[in-house]
Amino acid sequence: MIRLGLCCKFLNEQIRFYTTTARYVGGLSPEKKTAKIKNLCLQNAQSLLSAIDYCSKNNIGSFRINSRILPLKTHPDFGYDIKKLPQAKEIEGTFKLCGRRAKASGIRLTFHPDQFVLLSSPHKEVTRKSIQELEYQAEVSEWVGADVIIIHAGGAYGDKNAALKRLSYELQKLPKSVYKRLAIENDDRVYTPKDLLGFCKTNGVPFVYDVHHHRCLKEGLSVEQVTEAALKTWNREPLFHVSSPKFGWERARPNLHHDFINIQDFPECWRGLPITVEVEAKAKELAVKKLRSQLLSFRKGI
DNA sequence: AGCGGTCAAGTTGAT
DNA sequence: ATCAACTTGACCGCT
Repeated sequence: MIRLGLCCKFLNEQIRFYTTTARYVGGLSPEKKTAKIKNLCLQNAQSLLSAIDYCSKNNIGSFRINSRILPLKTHPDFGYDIKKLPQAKEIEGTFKLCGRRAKASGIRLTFHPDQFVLLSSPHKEVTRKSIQELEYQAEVSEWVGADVIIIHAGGAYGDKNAALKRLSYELQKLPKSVYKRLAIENDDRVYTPKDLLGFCKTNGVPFVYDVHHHRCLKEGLSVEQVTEAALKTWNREPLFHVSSPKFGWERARPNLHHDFINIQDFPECWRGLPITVEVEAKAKELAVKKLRSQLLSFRKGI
């Protein structure tokens, strides 16, 4: 059966991840600042453990970890080395416990850095900060055993080929801890599956197929064609994304995500494949549960 | 307890 | 020109 994944947070379940802002910690004394950040890191590590246990008990096969699991980790003014925080051993130890727990219960863990992380930018500073962010997420990945860090190809800057060339160049220079986890996903504005499938193959990076984005930004390839090609880019369990449009396909802004997945939007050709499908839906764990029950009962055309 | 203003970051396209 | 959207609205200070 397909492994369904929950993204970042819970709707009803009382498991929360906490963060803070640069502005706020900027107004604290050094002692209070360190204490605040240490507490958030420790709480988040414990919340991740709860999230893994919840997924394990509720037949949710994977969990995407929020990029702010260690708040402000790479901030230019307030970033920090986890090993230098008070209770560093306890924080790291809790994350490693998450890793053992996830492995024991077969829960796959993933990361999806946010929109500021790009390797195709012509601006050196953007690239430098992106790599720093990727290294941080890879560090946590090492502790918890996350095997995928998904990014988009970024902007086109008026010349897609030149942008992809920069991306390729940066990919080959990445530290191994990042490169071995990195995967690239099609987006809904710039890069289609067609743009990325060959690129991913050539560069030894798996392709994350987001079928919703593909339906928003079409290029002529069918869902079946892309699915087949995407599977071949993976050297481990392939990972895809699904979501449904908030206001329907015929209305404006189909890219906005619905609370739940409409079973009609779940590609028929994905059924029975040994893949992870991350469910990008606002109703979170409720949406994953509903999709699972519909996949078990629903047959198209009935 | 509830509410409103605010929050580090890049790029694009709709308005 | 401004702003919302993107994988995730959450946090803090004021009343």
